[in-house]
Amino acid sequence: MHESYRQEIRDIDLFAEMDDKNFQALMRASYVQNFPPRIDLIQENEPPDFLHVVLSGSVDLFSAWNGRETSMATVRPISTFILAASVRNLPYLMSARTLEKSRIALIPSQDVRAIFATDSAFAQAIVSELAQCYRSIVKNAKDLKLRTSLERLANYLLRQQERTGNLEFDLTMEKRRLASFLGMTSENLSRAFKGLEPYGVRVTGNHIEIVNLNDLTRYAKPNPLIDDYTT
Amino acid sequence: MHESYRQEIRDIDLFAEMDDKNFQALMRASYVQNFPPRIDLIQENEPPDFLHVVLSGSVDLFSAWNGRETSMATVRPISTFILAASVRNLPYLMSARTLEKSRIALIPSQDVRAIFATDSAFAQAIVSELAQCYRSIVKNAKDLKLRTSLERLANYLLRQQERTGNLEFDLTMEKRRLASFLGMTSENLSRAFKGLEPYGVRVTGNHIEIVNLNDLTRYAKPNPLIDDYTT
DNA sequence: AGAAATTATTGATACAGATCAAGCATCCCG
DNA sequence: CGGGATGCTTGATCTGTATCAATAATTTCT
Repeated sequence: MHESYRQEIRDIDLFAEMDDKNFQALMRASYVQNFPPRIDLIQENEPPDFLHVVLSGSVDLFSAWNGRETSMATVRPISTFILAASVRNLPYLMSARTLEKSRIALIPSQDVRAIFATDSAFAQAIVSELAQCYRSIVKNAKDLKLRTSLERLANYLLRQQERTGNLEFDLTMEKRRLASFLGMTSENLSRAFKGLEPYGVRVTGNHIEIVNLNDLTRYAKPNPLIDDYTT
Repeated sequence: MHESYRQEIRDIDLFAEMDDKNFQALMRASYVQNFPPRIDLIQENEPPDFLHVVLSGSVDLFSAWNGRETSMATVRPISTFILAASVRNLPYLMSARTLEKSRIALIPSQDVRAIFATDSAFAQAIVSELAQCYRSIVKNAKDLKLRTSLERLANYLLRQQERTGNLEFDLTMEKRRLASFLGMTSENLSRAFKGLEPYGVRVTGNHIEIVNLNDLTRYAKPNPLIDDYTT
């Protein structure tokens, strides 16, 4: 693997504290790959050959049953996915595909298991990362089960507002992908944007203007136990 | 803590391999308590004082927002809950209450964090347990998002059939609790039982008879990536 | 620039499930 | 035993969202 990639991975919390020999061993059979949007990365029920680390872009975790399909979570940099399957050596529960152009590191699961058994700093970092993944999926499930699609969109816009620090901003993805991300159809997203007009949201193409932040916040009722991705 | 309890906890995978000194230290401030049904154990947003271990009975993990409430998962013996919050020392994302009479061990989170940092066997066991919890919640989310309530009930009955090894069995909980467990209202559960009659399910009070296992299985389409709690 | 493909919007309809309301069954206890 | 509480069933209605269909807007390609 290229040295600059190696350093980039070394700086991730998950790998930052481990012994250097072990890190080099872990990197030996690892590699980084670029993927275009909408490329399937893994299929549910496959054995966990590689631990995946999203370095840039974003990845959709989804699942299918009986001809139906549903999006389960979105992974953004810098974060891993299928860590749970990797450490337990059990088949993936979800499939994964890129949402946008993405750079992803692939680390052999076998090496992860071998090294985490002997490197306690690495084991501790895995505990943190797994706990973080667990909490993310719980928050996502709460967002989906407790809120209507209109409320989910309102909270999404508030998060974007906070992220950019601006009352006007552009959507970072196509509306159809945003719809999927928010767990609704694109038809419904269209109607939802209309539905937020009374709360001071103005939409022109993919440009958003929040005319009345107070109104929107009062409607959205953001909550750190759902919307704060950092804790 | 009583010696027999202590041995019972020691036999759990999570604590089986750790150093004995560390185990005794962990037990020093721990205790086991019996709770009647429907008792609140923890409230979301509280700091994670104790790691909880369900020794018998069952516990409902639920969450509320803006006056709405939803059940997120059910914890059955022998398994932990709020391990993720405990190890990261972050507030609970979910509330918990007993569904039935339950025996629960309470272990100070602070001690868990202190000991897992030095005991690598314990750290590894925590990784396994966290990965298991993660996979459980993913399966639960798939069950809820991909299936209708009728299909969820059908698969539940098949699991009970398998568990008892008998085509006739009694429901192990009240129908209203079963409804909550399956993520529906009790009115809907009533209708769902009616809806499964054409697939060979006969209901008398809380006694279930599966007249045609093939028909029911063909309808339910059970899938290990959703219904197998052990992997 | 023009044609073709993709994405976005809008309206009409369908469906799963929640909620509300009323009646029925079952259990518990004095 | 009788009466009250609790749980269960059934029907009617309402809501949120998906689906289907048609058109409009935008992007991509040649």
